[in-house]
Amino acid sequence: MKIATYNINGIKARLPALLDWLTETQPDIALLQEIKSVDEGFPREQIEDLGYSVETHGQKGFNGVAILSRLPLEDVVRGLPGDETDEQARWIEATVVGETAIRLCGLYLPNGNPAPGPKYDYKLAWMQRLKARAIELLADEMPALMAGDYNIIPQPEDAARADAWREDALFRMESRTAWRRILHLGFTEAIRARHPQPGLYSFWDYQAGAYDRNDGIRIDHVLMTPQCADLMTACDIDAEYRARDKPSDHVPVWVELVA
DNA sequence: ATGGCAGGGGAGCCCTGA
Repeated sequence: MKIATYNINGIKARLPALLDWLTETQPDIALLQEIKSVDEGFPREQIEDLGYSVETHGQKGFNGVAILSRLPLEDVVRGLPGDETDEQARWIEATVVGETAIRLCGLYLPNGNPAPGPKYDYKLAWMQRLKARAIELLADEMPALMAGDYNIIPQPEDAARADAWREDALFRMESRTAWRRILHLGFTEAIRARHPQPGLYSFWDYQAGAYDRNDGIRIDHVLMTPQCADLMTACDIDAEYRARDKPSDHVPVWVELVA
């Protein structure tokens, strides 16, 4: 089973690129972020025509996440628990039923800039709620993964110019500490585990020729519980999609599981 | 972080993102 995460930066602008990627790489599951659409506005028909069911958790203008699946989904839950007042659409989960049932969590973690400030406080608070949900997933002892745009550069080797990001919300020490507190509960980060070399990126800014200069950062991650990590046979980053026509500023990251 | 950005909303330009 191939499971991918992809921040598409707007479904309306990205539909042709998304359809090309689905057709060419054939993921069984795609966890999408930044759909920037309400549920009713999501162009589900053309995606369904490729054999996917579509579950969205959208909002107007910004944010929004979705799950595309070629296998049956059950128990879809929208929204990260822990704050009834949080109206931002950044979390969706479901169980995919193949040979093995796997709990899938798609997330769009807040950017947090400028830091410090209220947006940064929201990011750190959101990560606290993510940690609470992560503890539950581990306790359930069923294979589970949390994949998406974490807006976290875990280590200096995950940025072409780490020094330039030192005070940024994506790389500040408090952000990385919060990341490690989740990771070290017992998760395996797929790319780090299998491709530990520096210089692998999942995002390049649209500005200043960042992609041409390979001035990237790695901020899209797949975290797996032990029961899920045991199923992984491969993972990679579809970096070449950043060079396509009208690309997202992110590229897909995927894992292959025996499931 | 920037060399010259992109998307959405909505109708002139501001907000947001990374």
